[in-house]
Amino acid sequence: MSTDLCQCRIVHEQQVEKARRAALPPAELDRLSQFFKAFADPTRLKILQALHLEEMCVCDLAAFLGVSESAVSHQLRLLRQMALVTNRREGPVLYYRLADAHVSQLILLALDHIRE
Amino acid sequence: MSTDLCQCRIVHEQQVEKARRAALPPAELDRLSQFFKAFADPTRLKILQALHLEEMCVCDLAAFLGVSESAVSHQLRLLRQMALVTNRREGPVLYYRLADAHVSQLILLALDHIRE
DNA sequence: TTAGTATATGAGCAGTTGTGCAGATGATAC
DNA sequence: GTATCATCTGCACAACTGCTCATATACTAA
Repeated sequence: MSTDLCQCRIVHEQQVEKARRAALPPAELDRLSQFFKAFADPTRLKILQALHLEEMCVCDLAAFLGVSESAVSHQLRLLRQMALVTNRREGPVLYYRLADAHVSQLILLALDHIRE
Repeated sequence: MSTDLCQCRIVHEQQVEKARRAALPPAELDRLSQFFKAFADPTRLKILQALHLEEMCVCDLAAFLGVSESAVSHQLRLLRQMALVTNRREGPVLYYRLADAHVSQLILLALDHIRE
């Protein structure tokens, strides 16, 4: 039988306190996890990697990814809300591009890790 | 009426081809998104940030996070499988710590971004 | 205006994820 | 051996995600 609540007598109070003091504010933590979530899906990752090369329209991205334009549009909205991409209108066509250099940096750093 | 399939005549073939050539292999793409997924949850992010300071046992982490030890253990398994944390046994207690420096780097880079 | 094209959006649904519970495992002390 | 403590694991379930479909919006041309 176990309640799964912490009944340990060996909780290291100082370490827990230290962690508490260094912890990021909850709002920032949520934004941070939301930010990483943007990279945590193969489709979005492909979009970001493709846009690293040059701007592309929704249609191009759909063809590249092999999914519906609707699906791409949904993902682009999410990336827009996270300020990871911006767009530029040329007539009826919207061209998307990366919003800043952090994106590529982050992907490269992560690649370093998984390639060991 | 729309089928949601790409019927555009304005697909830029060269750009799509260019993106295709530069695309990461599917296996690597999956590993990469899995890797980012590890950071895409507030609980795991808090764990990683806490372990950045110093090693902690499951009990400590549960107290710090305010969740059950079971939940922490589940998340630690995931982080272990992603090679983001390792542990060290001291009697019945397991002390967890970050596996390498990439983790902190990545979090700092992401913080740079969301703080603009 | 109307028709046609490119993109956006809302609803609904299958698949995934994070958590708690109950029980199992591993280590230590007796 | 038994008892106890720290941690792990399988299961169930609510919450979330990413997709498709249908529809709406925005722009262009006639």
